[in-house]
Amino acid sequence: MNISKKTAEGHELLDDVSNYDKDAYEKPSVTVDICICTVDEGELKILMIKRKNPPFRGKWASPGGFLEIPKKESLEKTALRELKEETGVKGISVHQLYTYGDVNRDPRMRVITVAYYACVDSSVIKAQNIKAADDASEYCWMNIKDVPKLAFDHNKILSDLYVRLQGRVTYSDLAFQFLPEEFTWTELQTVFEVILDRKLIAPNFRRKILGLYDIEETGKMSEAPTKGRPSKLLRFKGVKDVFS
Amino acid sequence: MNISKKTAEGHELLDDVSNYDKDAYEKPSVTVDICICTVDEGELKILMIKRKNPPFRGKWASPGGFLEIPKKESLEKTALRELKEETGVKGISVHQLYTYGDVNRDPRMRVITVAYYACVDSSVIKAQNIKAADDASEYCWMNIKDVPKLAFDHNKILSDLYVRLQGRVTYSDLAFQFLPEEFTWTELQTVFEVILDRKLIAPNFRRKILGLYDIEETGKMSEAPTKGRPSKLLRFKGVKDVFS
DNA sequence: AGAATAGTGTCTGTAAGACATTATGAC
DNA sequence: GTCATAATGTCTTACAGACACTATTCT
Repeated sequence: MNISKKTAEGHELLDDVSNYDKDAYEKPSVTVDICICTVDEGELKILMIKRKNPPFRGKWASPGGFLEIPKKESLEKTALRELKEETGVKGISVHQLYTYGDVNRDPRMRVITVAYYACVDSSVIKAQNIKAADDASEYCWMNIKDVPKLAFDHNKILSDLYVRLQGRVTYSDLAFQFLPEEFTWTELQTVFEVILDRKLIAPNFRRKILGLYDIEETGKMSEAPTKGRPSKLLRFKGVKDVFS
Repeated sequence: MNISKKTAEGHELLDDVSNYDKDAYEKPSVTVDICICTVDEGELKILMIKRKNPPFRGKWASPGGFLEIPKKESLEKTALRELKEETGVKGISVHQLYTYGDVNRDPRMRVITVAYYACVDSSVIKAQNIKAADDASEYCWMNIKDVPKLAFDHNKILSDLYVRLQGRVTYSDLAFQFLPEEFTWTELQTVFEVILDRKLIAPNFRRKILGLYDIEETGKMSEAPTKGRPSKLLRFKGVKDVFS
């Protein structure tokens, strides 16, 4: 492979990489972990799996797997594939959280982990059949505020995730990724309350949301509530251009 | 290496990783790139080096290098070492920006890059002797708003960096990392103006800063200005607890 | 005095917080 | 009717923006 080029002045760049020693440096293993979160029953929940292989056999961990070079997948594609394998959900966006590379974070060998997160609508999850992956014996949706001691540095990852969600929820469309196409004001407010971890006052919340986002009333009403006045169904149209 | 443990109930976890096949998965190369930024002459500038080896020989790029497994360095330690090698500056904090792992971002082989950034005080840089690293023939401080076509995906990295700096400057101590221990109101305002890319009104700026940070007057005055009234020297004491 | 930069005071409009009130369904 | 939740109105206070003004140095 010789990709030598000429510059505008005609100098040859001689960008020959054909005889580059690809093994000049020892390489680390690279994994992609994905934190799958949802808002359900007034809690921010994370999908955890119980490891059935060493290391940390029997401990809870976030789903993840090795980057498979022969598949020629980008990091994001790998995260999307893992999300689909775990939850059956596809077509949802994933976001990169942080990359963890401490020397002894895996007892086997040097492993760099690129952590991603995905926000999913809990009603979609319930319609799917969560299948524990090959290396997992069980799965569990855990309240992010109440997770046990996890495998690897996954407690740190979840802690970083919580901070990131709190920071992003007020200046991105993050909250809407937890909701179905059509939702109510109360559902939207619950997402914000759960992520920000505090109660909000409804009229102020609506005023602020209407200033930040384009929200449309569908004209439909929520169906068969057990009690109280039925609510209007809304649709998210986009983020208002107030960040420029 | 057998790190088998017993649980509280006495079950053996058999966490034996001694016969794990460390080469079960093909590994990518991992590099750490560092964007070294400073505010100088009213501009946000980035330290770029000219590559003297393929690929992209002769192109400008951010400093970086392969993660060296035998050195047992964390990603952050690697970034700090590269910062010191390039600028002679040590003891300054580095921040992780993002991890780039597209399949063909390096023509040689699959390379994952963890990008970091460091904000340095331009007066310290000027006192040091910038030495171009082994694989660089030249270096240059470039205005981030005016960089040429760079090697690899480094234009994307700098673009992401600019967004990150703009987002972080108003809710972290980021701005002070560009300044010496003692600084003036005008210097601080210039840092904000350059990062936010717009003019600010001095009295409003000071009011806001005093609400966000603990700022102390040193009692000293700036020395030998060429013209105008001398200014008070300030010191940064910390971020006020208004984010809770 | 005049130029240049540092630093302060104050007015105004907008947005946030708190809370009172009304509306609409089920029983 | 009562209960429960949805939805709206309004008052007060805090803050952001704009700008006028004063202060201190050098020439």
